[in-house]
Amino acid sequence: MSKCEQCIVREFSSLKALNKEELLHLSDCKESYTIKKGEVIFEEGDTINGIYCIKDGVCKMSKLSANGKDHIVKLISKGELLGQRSIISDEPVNLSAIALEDMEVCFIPKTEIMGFFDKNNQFSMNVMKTICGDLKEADLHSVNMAQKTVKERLAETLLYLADNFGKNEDNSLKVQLSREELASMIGTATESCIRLLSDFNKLGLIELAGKKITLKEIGKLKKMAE
Amino acid sequence: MSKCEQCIVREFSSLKALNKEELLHLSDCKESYTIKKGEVIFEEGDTINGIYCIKDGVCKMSKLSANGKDHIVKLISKGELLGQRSIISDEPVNLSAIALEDMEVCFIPKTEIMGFFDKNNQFSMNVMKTICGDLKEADLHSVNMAQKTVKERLAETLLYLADNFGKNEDNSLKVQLSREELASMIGTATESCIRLLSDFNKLGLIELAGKKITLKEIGKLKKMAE
DNA sequence: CTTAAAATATGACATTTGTCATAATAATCA
DNA sequence: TGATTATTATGACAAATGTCATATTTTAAG
Repeated sequence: MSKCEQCIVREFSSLKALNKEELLHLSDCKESYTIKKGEVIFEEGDTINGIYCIKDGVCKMSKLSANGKDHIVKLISKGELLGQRSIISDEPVNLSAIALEDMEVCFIPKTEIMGFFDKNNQFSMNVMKTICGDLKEADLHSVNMAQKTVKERLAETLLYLADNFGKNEDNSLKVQLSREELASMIGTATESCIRLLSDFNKLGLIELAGKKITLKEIGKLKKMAE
Repeated sequence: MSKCEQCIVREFSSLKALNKEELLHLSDCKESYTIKKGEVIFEEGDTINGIYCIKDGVCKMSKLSANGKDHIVKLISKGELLGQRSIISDEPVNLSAIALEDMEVCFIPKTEIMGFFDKNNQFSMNVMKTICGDLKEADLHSVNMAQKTVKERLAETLLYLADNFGKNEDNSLKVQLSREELASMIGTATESCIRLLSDFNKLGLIELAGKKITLKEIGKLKKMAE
């Protein structure tokens, strides 16, 4: 079992506030998992008894809408914690987490986290700040969903993917989403998404090669996303 | 200046965790304001140096979208705290707050709040739970915005107004929004909103009398909102 | 490698929604 | 009160988006 003290991603999360003693204790009670692409970490409605620290890989956080379609609310990657909201609210999770690529995650039991809340004020403040950041993002997101056209949302989402999840050596987007997944991020029909991608391609804004998407005209895409 | 110790709305917010001593101190440093309908409490981008405790009245929380339209993200009423996110993140507010009716609010300075965070763990947990609740709501809201039709969103919003802000003696909705404001809550053009209200009216789902809206068929509206 | 299945792509068309024009009604103010 | 302005309402049309059908391409399986 690896030691939390030497874990680099810890430095990018609220866990950076923990001291040596707390880290040693954490190493003892955490559990490491490997999760294969497509596997479910937890599902909307599940009661989880701790939080997940993402060591590597990307997963999608989605919610089943009333009409039966899955909607991807956001993507989560290395260094972030999953399930904090559920633990704090003492409620089932409201989003499903599904791996988009092979992942490495650590599970930290609820009791451990609650102990940190009790004794480590800086940790509490870090978590609070993270959740406040999420809230700000979420509000912005719903305004965008409500006010922007599908075309604008697609442009915006492509830029979001490039900015937050990087590019391969050939400059194509690192996170590979199916057209259906991309459509469910921007909230539209798969066909509409495909059609707009084709348009962007013909306009030279992006380049399509199978599942690979390469952004060619960042500036124009930004203007298009408004 | 009224005493926080005897304030009833305090019991409905995170402030319920405060002890006698803290309440006395709070009474000394808080400031009470009366805000007239239409007045701005704070505006997107403002730096506020404390939080507002809503003693009475309702305000809208809105955000200017890229296309220049205001979007109402949510309504806030008696018993809720405004500006927590901004204080915790140490950032300007990301939403504007504008009174929909005459309001009574108390302003609590940031230093005071930060002191509570330091010394009163239950208060911190209360705030955290509130923000987690907001986050859950916000995620659900963006899924609804992305996946539901305008008609569904209108039905849903009418029910939300009835459930959360009550009815007058004549059974009409207590919060009176203009058609434009209602449209900006559901994310559509004012004309589309008016048209759909007319349709609902003709179908007998609601009754329109000037600005007053009365829900007649709650069950059918629920089914319509999905 | 071949075949079956899944994902992507495109056309045709219906539906939803936005926009602009204009009318009707309500609210405000001198 | 009467005049002015803002709000609500409705029609006509355009644009955006969804749906269904079907073709093409890619991927997976044997």
